[in-house]
Amino acid sequence: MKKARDGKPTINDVARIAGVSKKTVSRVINRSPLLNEATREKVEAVIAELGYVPNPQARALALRRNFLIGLIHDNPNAQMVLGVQEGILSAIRDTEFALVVRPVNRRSLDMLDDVRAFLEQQRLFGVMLLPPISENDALAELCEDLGVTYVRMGSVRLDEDEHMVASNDREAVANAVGYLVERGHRRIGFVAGPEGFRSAAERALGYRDALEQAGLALDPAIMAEGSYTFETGIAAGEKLLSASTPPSAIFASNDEMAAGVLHAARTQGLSVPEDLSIVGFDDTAIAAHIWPPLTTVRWPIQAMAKAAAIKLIDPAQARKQPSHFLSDLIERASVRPA
Amino acid sequence: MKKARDGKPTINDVARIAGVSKKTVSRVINRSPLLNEATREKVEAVIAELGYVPNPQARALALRRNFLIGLIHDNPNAQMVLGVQEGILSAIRDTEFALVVRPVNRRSLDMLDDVRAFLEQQRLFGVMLLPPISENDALAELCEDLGVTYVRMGSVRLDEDEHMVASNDREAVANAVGYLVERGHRRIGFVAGPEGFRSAAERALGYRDALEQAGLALDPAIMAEGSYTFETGIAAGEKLLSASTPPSAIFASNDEMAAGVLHAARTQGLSVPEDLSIVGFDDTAIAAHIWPPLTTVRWPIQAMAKAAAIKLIDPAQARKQPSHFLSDLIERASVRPA
DNA sequence: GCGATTTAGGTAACCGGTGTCAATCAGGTG
DNA sequence: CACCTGATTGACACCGGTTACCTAAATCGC
Repeated sequence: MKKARDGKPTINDVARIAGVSKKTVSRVINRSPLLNEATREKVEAVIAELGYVPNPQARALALRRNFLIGLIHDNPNAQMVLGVQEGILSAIRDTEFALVVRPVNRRSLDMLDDVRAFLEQQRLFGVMLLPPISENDALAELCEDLGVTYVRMGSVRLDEDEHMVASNDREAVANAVGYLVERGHRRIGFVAGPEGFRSAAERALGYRDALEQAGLALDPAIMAEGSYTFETGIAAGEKLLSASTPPSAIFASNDEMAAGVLHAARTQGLSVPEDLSIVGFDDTAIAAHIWPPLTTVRWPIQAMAKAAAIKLIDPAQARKQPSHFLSDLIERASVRPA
Repeated sequence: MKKARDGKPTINDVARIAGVSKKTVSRVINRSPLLNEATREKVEAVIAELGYVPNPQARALALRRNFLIGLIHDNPNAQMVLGVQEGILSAIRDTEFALVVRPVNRRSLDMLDDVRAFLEQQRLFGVMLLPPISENDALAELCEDLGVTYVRMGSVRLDEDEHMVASNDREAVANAVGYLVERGHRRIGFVAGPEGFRSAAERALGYRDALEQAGLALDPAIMAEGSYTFETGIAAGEKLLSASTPPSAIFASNDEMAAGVLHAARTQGLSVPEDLSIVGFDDTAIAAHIWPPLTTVRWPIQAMAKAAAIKLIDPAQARKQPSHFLSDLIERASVRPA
């Protein structure tokens, strides 16, 4: 009689033992204000005694909403994804929400159908979209259509504040390049990210801004494009360093390419930072673990992810969350005055 | 009359429109064999027309089990965690399962309570435990008690085959050190991982095995311990290289420490691999992106995670999944014959 | 040709919560 | 003392599926 069969205690067990209706137990769980203090205590005692925990599936069914938030990403950068996961977790800690992850393949043709099937099947409360797929407007529309609230992370304002959290890559790069200018560099090379990535475009704009600000001319001979990989970084480095007037400093649009540039410089007998200064972007593990440690731009991934998650789950707090975040320049040892 | 209010179509809508009972629709969804072909087709047509997808929460409630599998980890290595996530995803793709992640803090005193609360609240179908916390037997017991099936990943046999998937770190390290011996190295240093980590202990045993096999004596002067971080790798490298007879090769128990050793060597004016050969473990991104690229041991994380996930969700396939996996030595450029 | 099976499908209860609305009870009012 | 008001609480239907059980028609053996 103490409790049903084998399973966990249910609201019915609590109600029976406490001698109240299940609705009253429900009120206790949900902290309903119109409830006698004595009753509340009595029920809470039974809950504690039984170790009762409400069944989330039943709750989800009755409330017609669940407590799962999804993270959809297609990301080459493990550190970033994990940083986001931790940011989200810090927002949902001590709530009943849980985090469901769903890696997808950006290049796959049926990526959209894939995501649609996922959303329809799981009926998540909301989802977070990570770059680069967060830049895909069709995906955001899909969420809208399916009635799934979403928040996009990006390197620039992608959507209404309510649906977005962004770093300001353009400004961050402009600052980083400006930092090189301040140290006397006049010939600063640039390694761009792949075409089609919004972040790559923003970073390129930041580079232009800084040169313009410093009164320096753009020179295609010391600009190259890579695809955010170590190998393309090497190739870009080789190109830039073999220019007739090679640069004294190079800004690479991410750390992996910066590591590639470093590698290319070393291969050509140059030492860093004596002969060449290098600045990267992202502050991944690589940045701190290569030699010399890389001066780079760190964007506050965790804080952004946390803010995004709060926007998703807590309407009361949502408006108070910032939508824009500033990145910091992390000074290490790969830069020296010209 | 076509369908209820605003929401998605439900099984009732399908039943009404198809002119059958909801139970029959349920049979169609669950591919019940005792069912007339014509009826099945009729119902399937309505399902397709309405775009009906069963509500997972209702299903979970009725079935008394859900389709969420959890990944519990406390991991310093982003690449590994992400590799595991992808392995799991490849196993659950095209099933109705989804992946819930839950980072925890190993050092936190209430880690166990934290996990307990998580499991009780979410009522997951099963969980996967990643190293290093997978080595915690109390955690496995907790899962057992709570009736949550689990699978542990580890560097050695931790549990019954049913609950475990393991690499063989001891053998992998013995092979890697043997590889150095084959290349004529007779004085091989070792950087151990932190005490308390099973993987660290296994790797140390592999080192001993290899030396014994080669008839070489253990020399504490060229052995050090680190905590799997770059900085402790530097310290270990400094110690080993300042031995009265320094080693001609060093095996480090993970790539970060290997990168630290590399750094220490460089600081002392040694070149790698000319003056010192280095081998790491894990094959993280760092290994390929430092200079020289690091020869290291790669363990098949994704395959292991996939096998583990299948053990969790598919009892029919579970027995056929391997429980032990072999690691490969990835030859790069940080080793040269003595 | 008739009872015994088999087959196809329906009915009602239930999984464990929540919403709605009415019932009960105490105290205050005229 | 009858009536009204606000605070508590319970009864009951419902969320969208599934299980257990039952019925009716079709098939079968002899």
